[in-house]
Amino acid sequence: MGTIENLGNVAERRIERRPLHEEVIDQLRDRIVQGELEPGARLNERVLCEQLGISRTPLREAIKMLATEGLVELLPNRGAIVTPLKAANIADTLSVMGALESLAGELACANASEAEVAEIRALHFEMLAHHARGELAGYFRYNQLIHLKIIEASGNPVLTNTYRQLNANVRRARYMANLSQERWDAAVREHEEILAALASRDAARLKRLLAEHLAHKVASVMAALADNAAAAA
Amino acid sequence: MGTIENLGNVAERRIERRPLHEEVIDQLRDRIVQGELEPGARLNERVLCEQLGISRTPLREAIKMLATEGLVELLPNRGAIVTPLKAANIADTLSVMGALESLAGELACANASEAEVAEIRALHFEMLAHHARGELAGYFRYNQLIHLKIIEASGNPVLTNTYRQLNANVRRARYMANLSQERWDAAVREHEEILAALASRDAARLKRLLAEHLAHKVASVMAALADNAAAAA
DNA sequence: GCGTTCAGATTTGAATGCAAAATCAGGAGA
DNA sequence: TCTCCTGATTTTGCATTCAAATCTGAACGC
Repeated sequence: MGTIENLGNVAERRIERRPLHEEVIDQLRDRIVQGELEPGARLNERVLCEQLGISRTPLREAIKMLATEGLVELLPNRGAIVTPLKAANIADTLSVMGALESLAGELACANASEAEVAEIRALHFEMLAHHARGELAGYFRYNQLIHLKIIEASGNPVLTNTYRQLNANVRRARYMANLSQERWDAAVREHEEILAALASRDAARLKRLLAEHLAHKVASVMAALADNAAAAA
Repeated sequence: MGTIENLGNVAERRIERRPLHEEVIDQLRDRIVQGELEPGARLNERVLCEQLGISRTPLREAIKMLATEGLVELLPNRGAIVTPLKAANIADTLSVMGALESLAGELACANASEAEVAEIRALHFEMLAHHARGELAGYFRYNQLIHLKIIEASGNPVLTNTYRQLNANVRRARYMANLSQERWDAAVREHEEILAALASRDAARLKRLLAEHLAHKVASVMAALADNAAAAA
């Protein structure tokens, strides 16, 4: 007796029993990326412990991990704060992401399965739907998903992880973008071309398109950040 | 009273008082990169605590941070191991590093100060000295420094950090490289060209040279890993 | 002989406790 | 009123403790 029952229990536990620090890191990362925890905000251990219903040990582990991801900054003996958004840092990050996207484009043309291309096309149409309705949030979500899918289609997990990490940092600034209708329309057209290049496996063209697309994004974000700084002053 | 004395103490403490988890993470990272802690090796908390003379709390924090850096793997309820070296993973990492080096080359041509170029040249000569004496370890050290300096000369801190992190993972495999005299000589010649391109601020050429240099490195490492796998079997 | 099972030892996960540092509040003095 | 000091309070850093899971290995049944 007990063998089958035990197997059942093991399966259950697999699902329910996740390390606490993982749960916490996901929670905090979400809150930071969503902007609920604002850039520069202090992370008070006691408060967060109460909110999350855990002790300080796993919380502190999660904070340390977020620090190496770059989402929070550790101030020795003074706790941690959400990494402030600096225009220069965003620009630098986007620049690196551009290099990664270029590489991903090349690799994706060589390695992407037809199913992956089809999925990216599907996401593209979802994005078009949101664009047509003028739903910015939904548009952003699918835009993100498409870029991530292209990165994944490279078949290089290191590339994917690196990109993801950088992306988390940049996503916090997205609400600043406040893009104009013209820029929005242009971005959609660029995506059309990107999809076409990928579908036809034109690596050189895809690489160029991704680089240009990102350059426009950088310009847009930089302009928004400049406005923002001006408004704040 | 005490004002001046306190200022003195503060200054002293600044130097001596470094968070323990930082000390620990540096120690462990070194040991892992040096190969003292071998790929796949288990990290026993009790043992490491005794060796480092600390309690488990800062050790566990350091391990978590190394996990997000990718140097160790966390096995829930079963501790942590040094991330095993997989040929595919090394290849993927080098591929990403190549993209970063290309970008860094372009940026460095635009942004590097003359002092930085001079420093890279100086490091280059140091490297030549080690090459001339056939000192592999010294050669590797300066080789690394040169590449890092070029990355730094890009003036993009995000790029530098990302590269550093990936590099730590790859450095563990360097002792496998076991490069031939021919490849060694070729690498030195390539470095001559790289330096020349940087000094003349020829971004396109530098980018191409760095890409080629890295492609050769990938080939060399892959060959070594294949040999190694064959020897192990 | 071989696989199972189960108690004891180890090891990890998380909570709690304690000391040092930083922050805050209030008051003395210029 | 402002500045500087001082002591209380809070907060962080690290150690210790407790609980739960894993590992070990020997007895047991097949």
